Amino acid sequence: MQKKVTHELNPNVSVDCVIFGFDLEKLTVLLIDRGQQTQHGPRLALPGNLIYNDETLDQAANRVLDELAGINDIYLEQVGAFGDPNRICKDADREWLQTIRAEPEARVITVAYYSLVKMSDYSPHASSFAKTAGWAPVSEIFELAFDHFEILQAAKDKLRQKIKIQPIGFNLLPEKFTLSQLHKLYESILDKPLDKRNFRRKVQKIGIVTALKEKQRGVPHKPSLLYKFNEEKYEALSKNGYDNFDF
Amino acid sequence: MQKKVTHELNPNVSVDCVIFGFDLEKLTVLLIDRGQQTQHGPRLALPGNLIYNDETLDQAANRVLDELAGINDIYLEQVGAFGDPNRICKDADREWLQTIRAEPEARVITVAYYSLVKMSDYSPHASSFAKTAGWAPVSEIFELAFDHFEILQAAKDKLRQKIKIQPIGFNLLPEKFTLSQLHKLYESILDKPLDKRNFRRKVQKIGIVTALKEKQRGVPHKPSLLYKFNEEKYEALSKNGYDNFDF
DNA sequence: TTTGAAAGTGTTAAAATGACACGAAGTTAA
DNA sequence: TTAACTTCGTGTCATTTTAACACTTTCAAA
Repeated sequence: MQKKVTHELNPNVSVDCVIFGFDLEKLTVLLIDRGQQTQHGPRLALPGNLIYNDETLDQAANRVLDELAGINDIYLEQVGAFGDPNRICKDADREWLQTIRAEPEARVITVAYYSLVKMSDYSPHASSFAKTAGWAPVSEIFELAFDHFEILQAAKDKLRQKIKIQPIGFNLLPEKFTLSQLHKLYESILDKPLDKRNFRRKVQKIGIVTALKEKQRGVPHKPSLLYKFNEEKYEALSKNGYDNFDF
Repeated sequence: MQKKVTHELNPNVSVDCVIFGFDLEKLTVLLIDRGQQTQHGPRLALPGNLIYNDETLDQAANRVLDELAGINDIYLEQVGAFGDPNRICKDADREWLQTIRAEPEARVITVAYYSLVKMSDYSPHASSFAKTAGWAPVSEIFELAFDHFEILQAAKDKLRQKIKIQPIGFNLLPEKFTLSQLHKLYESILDKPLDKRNFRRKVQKIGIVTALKEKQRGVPHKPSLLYKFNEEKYEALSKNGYDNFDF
């Protein structure tokens, strides 16, 4: 007898995605505006959806990203599962719930992911982008629908941990970037000021960036040298177990 | 209308627990022997069960620990969700599945936890202990039922990460312990040798242990001083954001 | 040509790390 | 009682890492 895991929505399990971007000044997240659907509670929410029974959780998360904004092949990491029985039990949520799932009375646990995208590739003006979605600075978010604020916090914590160990921050930057931009990126993720000279010294000593023969253009001050991520160097380092990216 | 999240098993979500212990020599895990129920595949599995619709995931994990061995008030941390559609689809598993759940054809995702227990409190000889469960050294486990080996690996990784940041290892030791035991604990979790003198120096400098006025007894060699975990000191450190427990 | 704004650069003191070996204190067996 | 065995417990030094700190340069815009 064949197991009947078919292409149907599973009413009990969803995925939610914390999509981080970096506008070259501060860390941002992609949020859905549920304004049209609900009068109650916070309008902003994380993008997410129920999973299908024949896809893995990672696939479900990738699907959500793809459906929302055509985002593919992106850095994706699981945050964890969130399953308070009351996480979406408020009456206020019911109307919204009905817009995305068949059984609004079901108990739903969600598996949260965070992803890192080059924001320039997915600006709200891009055609692929859902009209109801937009970037918001992480530091200016104080509430979200359901338990999504809690999920956002957990995602930030995970990201902060991870970036001390792996140089995943480059997923948030364009191919060419300045050391100041990298510096600000680390400051906004670690949420603390870092000494400019010490930061630059360590980045360059590790050798994780390569200087290009090209300068920033169009800035009203001394233009910075541009750099790119040195992937080969990173491969070599991680092969040797190097894991100190704590600036 | 009240949401009907009732006290029923949810057929789509389970929790599995990686229960770590330390026998004062090496790291161990508590495993279930499914020998009686299945002829196919590995006999050993992690303890786990479906969740009830009216309990949180944390509560479900605690319930599993309690039902299995009367384990309460224990260090518990989520590892993550595992949801490959085929993770328990093998025919070989079906008979076993029927012993723990109503719908063997359902697609089940599982939320994994790891917990740290003082092994002496939960020896296989304790009456509360399930007859089919037992401790196995982590280093000697190479396969488990379902995707449980993968879960075990993930739990080990999480534990290794975490112990570099928080001194959670004391949850695995008796109240009174020797520095050698602590040393071996860190070596088995980090899976690498640590220099004895450097390890002791750092532990004592941090001030995370307090020397007792009592020595080890009944050992056929020079007895060691006993120590206890200095909880107050740790509170003070973590209040100041100290998080370097990387030996 | 002056002003404004960010880029880019080096030193030093303090702390942390990593490598390394031997005498002391107990038990057990001869 | 003595010898043998096992683990306990300890300090130094060279190297590396960290943290703190300020001024000149370069470009665009006014």
